[in-house]
Amino acid sequence: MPELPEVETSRRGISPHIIGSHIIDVIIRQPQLRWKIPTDLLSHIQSRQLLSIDRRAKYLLLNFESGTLLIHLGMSGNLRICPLQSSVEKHDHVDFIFDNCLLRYTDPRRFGAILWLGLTPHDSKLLSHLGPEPLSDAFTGEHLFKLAGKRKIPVKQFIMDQKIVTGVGNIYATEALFMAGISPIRAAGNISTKRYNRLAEEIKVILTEAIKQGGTTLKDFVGGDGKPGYFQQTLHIYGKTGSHCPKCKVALKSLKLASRNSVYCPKCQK
DNA sequence: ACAGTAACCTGTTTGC
DNA sequence: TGCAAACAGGTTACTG
Repeated sequence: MPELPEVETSRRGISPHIIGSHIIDVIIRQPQLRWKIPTDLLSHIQSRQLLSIDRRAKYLLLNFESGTLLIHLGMSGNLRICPLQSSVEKHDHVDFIFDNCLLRYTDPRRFGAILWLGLTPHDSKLLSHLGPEPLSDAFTGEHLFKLAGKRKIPVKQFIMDQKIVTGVGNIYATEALFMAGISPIRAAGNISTKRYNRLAEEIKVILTEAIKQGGTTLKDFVGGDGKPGYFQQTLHIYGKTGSHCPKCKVALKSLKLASRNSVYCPKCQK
């Protein structure tokens, strides 16, 4: 499920229901996620007020008076608001119980994470090495060009590296490269500033549009308000290997990069 | 510094 | 139809 737009959609969906509320209890049914959920988590946030929810890259940062709780949705996680005493399904691993509702974390593959970062969250190893936010002014074609240097790594892997720019996952990397007309296997160090400007622009456009549409619904992703995302209807080539390129009608091809499927148009992307 | 791969999990799709 | 392999939105950690 979650690339940046899905995480942002979750943030916006859950925020109005729980910001300002206090944590009553935390129920951990399955502590074994990517890393074990700290056993003393409740002691950090019990009776504490949730002040705000930020997003950095694909991490959600729940800011309490006492410090920051990090939540990552991994490949298959989702967060949603439920009434108190909602019945529990398989993979509903954690409930954060507030005064009037609960925030439920569900994650079949358990690639996500729930960690306590305390009062200096940005010193955390997970956050301190991240590149710029793609929708910020710090993210530009110049930035990409500069970091690319002479690197030989395929550009698709380059823009999916969270140290280069955050929040661009397989779907949006595929789409942005298509829109910019750049082959996913072109060496990162072999792309002009001009083409990187175009790529940075396309990344911004696509992410902005995807957020506007509530994220991409794959499998059973729903935003924090339970509504599905509609961006999938807008995808141009992701998941469409073999069908006609929307620009030139040539059959779309795909290849593996770092064991991730990469769809591209052999004619439009050079 | 860089590039490539294995690893963490379960559910669904694909292929024989 | 049945079963096993392949594959899926992410990221770290390890290897050479």
